[in-house]
Amino acid sequence: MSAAAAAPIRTAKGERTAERILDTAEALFAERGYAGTTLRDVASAAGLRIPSLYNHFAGKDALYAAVLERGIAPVIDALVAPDASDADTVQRILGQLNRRPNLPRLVQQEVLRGGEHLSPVLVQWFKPALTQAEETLRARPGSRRWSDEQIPLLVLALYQVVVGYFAIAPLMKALNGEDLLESEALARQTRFFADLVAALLPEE
Amino acid sequence: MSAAAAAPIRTAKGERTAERILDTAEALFAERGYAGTTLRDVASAAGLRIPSLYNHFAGKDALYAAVLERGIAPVIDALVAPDASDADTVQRILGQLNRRPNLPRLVQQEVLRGGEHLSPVLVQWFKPALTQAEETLRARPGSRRWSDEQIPLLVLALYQVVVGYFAIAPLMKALNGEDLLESEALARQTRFFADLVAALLPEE
DNA sequence: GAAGGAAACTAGCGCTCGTTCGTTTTCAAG
DNA sequence: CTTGAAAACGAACGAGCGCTAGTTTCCTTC
Repeated sequence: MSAAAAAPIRTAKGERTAERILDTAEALFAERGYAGTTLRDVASAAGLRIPSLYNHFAGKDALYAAVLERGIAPVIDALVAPDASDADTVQRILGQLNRRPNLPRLVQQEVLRGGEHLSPVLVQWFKPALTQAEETLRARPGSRRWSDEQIPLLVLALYQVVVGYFAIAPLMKALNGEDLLESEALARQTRFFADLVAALLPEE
Repeated sequence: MSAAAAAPIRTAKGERTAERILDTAEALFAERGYAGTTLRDVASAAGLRIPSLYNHFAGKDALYAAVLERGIAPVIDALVAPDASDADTVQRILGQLNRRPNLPRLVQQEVLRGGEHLSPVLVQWFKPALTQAEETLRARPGSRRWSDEQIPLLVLALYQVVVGYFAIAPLMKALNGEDLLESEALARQTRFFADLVAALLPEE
């Protein structure tokens, strides 16, 4: 997409408000889920009235799909980048999640819903990502520590550690006052994750 | 509570239907969240009409609180059992989650909501549980592998692995057809978790 | 078996949801 | 400055929500 041949240089006003709507909707959907988020809340947080939303999105479903699409697409791009090393890929994904801290919560909301009413974009993304992660892990020399049937469980565990950290951040802030999304805390978690992988899959 | 001095021996009809309502509500709340679950759905799944629910619970909020209370209480009991060894505690908690596979999804729904509208029973439970887990980990000799500031992150990571496995089970079933909650798969995950802890915190 | 209370039901209330119609305002191009 | 389309708006619709009053049915205990 993005066929911007001889396109207008300055982004139009409509595009900017659409982006603002997506930002506020992303935060609200991530915190309250699809059913718990009302279009009145989205409009109010975006500084608009409800009918104005319909100038940019066909309805609640379309808005939700657009939020998911905009958030997930860069992660897919980072995952399928052909020339990247494993460490680069992990670093790039962590960077993306850092830039959009609401995305993991959004994905977790979808995961919890399980089979029913699942967004197609997520289904198409999730399975190949797990498969690729499995292959990457098997290629590491340290994977011999684990049996064949344990590798998928290891992938799942690492996924949970990465995504779960962002998902639980708001709760920890409410409980401890500690902000896990601060740059220092994020750097600490990145270091910890590297140590974790090193402990589970030693290079030698 | 439960002042059952000279109480009726056989459980009354009302108690049995209350239990049935709790079961169906637990499943629906876990899958669709609080806002996404309607009392009409709960009543229909329980084989009742809506007004009958109010003979057992004061309203939607009270029903949700009762579901959470019934599910979390045994886990708390397992956590604060005074004479249990660490391995016993882990085993008992995994057994509880096995018996109530919907509970982790329910807790995750609460976690995702973060600070706002958080159930008090969860807040009171979560913080001491994390603190105790931290102490337990520090007592293990293998914890010297990790720095002081990494221990809380390790606790969080292990929590995510345990709870996340149950939370993602419905999605995996929808994607692969593989049922992670089967007894064989659960035994595999239990073994894997033990290996994981052993790799992260070696005994020697 | 009679009686009384618990439990399930029918009908419907007030309210908020997502959505739409018709109008007014804003903005960028000629 | 004019102009026409894009964008924001006020008002309101039908549907579905949680919840309740009043009535009927069921079960338990003498």
